[in-house]
Amino acid sequence: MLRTKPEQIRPPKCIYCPIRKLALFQPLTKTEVGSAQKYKSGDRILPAGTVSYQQESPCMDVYTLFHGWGFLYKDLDNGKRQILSFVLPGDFLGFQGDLEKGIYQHSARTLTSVSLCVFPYSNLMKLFRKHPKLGVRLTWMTAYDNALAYEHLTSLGRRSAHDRIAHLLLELFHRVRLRQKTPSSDNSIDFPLTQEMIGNTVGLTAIHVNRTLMELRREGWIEIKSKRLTIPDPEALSELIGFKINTFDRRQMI
Amino acid sequence: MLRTKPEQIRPPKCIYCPIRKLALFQPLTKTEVGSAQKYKSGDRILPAGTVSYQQESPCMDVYTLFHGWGFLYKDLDNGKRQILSFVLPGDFLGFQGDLEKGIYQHSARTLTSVSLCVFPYSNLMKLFRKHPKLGVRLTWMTAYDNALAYEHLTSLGRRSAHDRIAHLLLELFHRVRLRQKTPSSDNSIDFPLTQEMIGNTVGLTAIHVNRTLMELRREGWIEIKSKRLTIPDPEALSELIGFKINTFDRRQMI
DNA sequence: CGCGCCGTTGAGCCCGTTCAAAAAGTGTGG
DNA sequence: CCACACTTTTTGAACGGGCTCAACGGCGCG
Repeated sequence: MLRTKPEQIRPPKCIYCPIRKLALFQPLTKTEVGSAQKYKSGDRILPAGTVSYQQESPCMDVYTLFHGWGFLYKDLDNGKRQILSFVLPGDFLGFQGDLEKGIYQHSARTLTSVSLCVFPYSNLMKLFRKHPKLGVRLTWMTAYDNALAYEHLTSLGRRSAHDRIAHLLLELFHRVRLRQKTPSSDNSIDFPLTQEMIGNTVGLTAIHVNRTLMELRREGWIEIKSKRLTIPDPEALSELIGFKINTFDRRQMI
Repeated sequence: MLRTKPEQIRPPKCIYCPIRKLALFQPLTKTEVGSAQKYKSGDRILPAGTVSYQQESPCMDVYTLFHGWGFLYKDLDNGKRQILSFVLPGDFLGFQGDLEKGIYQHSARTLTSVSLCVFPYSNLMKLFRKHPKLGVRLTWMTAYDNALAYEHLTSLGRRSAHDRIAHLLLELFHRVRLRQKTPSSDNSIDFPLTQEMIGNTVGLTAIHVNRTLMELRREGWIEIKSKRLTIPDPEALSELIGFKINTFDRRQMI
């Protein structure tokens, strides 16, 4: 599997890109994709656990994640860390709004080994001028990120540890499966998070995450073994904790 | 003041709009503004405490808030409410990404009496085709909302009640003052939130908000009286709790 | 085989909650 | 201008979910 060997999965030409439906170039026609590719400066392959960009530093490039898992986070003065979102194939990252002198407000790291498509920041304006559709498309994608962030906010603000964790697991489960042509029939996904990372996402201690995970396991809702997550009955669990699949359903985007 | 009489402040023509620098039409030239205004269908004036749109319902219009305070929120099945963000003059709201069949993932309400500029959802695509700059501009604004949401996430996930509340107060203080030509010299702003709303924003009980507010008051950091907030020394308070003004500084946008 | 990271479990404490009730505003109609 | 109803703020007392501190077990890797 993924984590045993650091395989180097390199993106093909944009025209042959298997995840284009999910990515920035989704609205383009085949011919347009050919010309748009010129704005891409290349690929970058990073091993697990490396920083792709850092809070406070200026944005030079923006990326489309082609393969692997990444995450965005903030480190606080007191040593605590908050994970802001997980980045999956097709997701766009590094866009900071200001095209002149953007400064990152957060950091990004790889969770597994990862391959990225790189777009120099300075090309972005040109790209949008050439293909106005992409401006709208990026707004779309940013609005989606926003909806995710809002969902996380309500989790942290108003849900119990049990429900927060279940919510996170269901979200990731759903997002990962949407990207698979043939989702495994046993309702399981690769799941590279440590319990500490789960805690840093949902605002809990790793220890309390562990206890809650044990509870969810005892209740039969989930199973996590050797970096694989199984949710035998996602619908029932969603029902139980009020998980609205709607927010996370990107089919509308495709 | 605002809350004593429900004054009806109606937006002028877009060309004369005093807050255009903050709003969607910022990048347009004067002539362009004239033509862009055609896509606006009119104004809407709402009294305090009314719903402007509701979770689950389809988006018909999008808005620019011209005057007053609004807020976005989610109501949960268990009766709890999470406030997602506060909407101030110039802010754009109601955009849900999907231009075909967008369904609101949250609700919006007025906090004070409010005036809105209304844009039919169906016009938005046309507007962007005519003025591609606005697509980029809206991405910009959505990315800003995202940065705010991420900041709130780290508050809820990793900060104490004391710091969360101080953070929120500083954020609103800063955002409001950025919109004033001549900010009051006593470091105060109109502040229409109840303590319960503060709680619904930062994930605390109204009761605990009260106790924390008393503490902040006793320590001399803030003062709240008759819907007015004073922060005598915002810089010192920011320093104390690690509030980074950067995230909230919209000058980059102007 | 030993080191280091990750997961697991226990005990006790504390921050923030819940329940309850009174005080202070705010708005309305007479 | 006052009386009344309602919302918001304030305060007290007790409970509890999640945290801290501490120790041990397991697994992957050099």
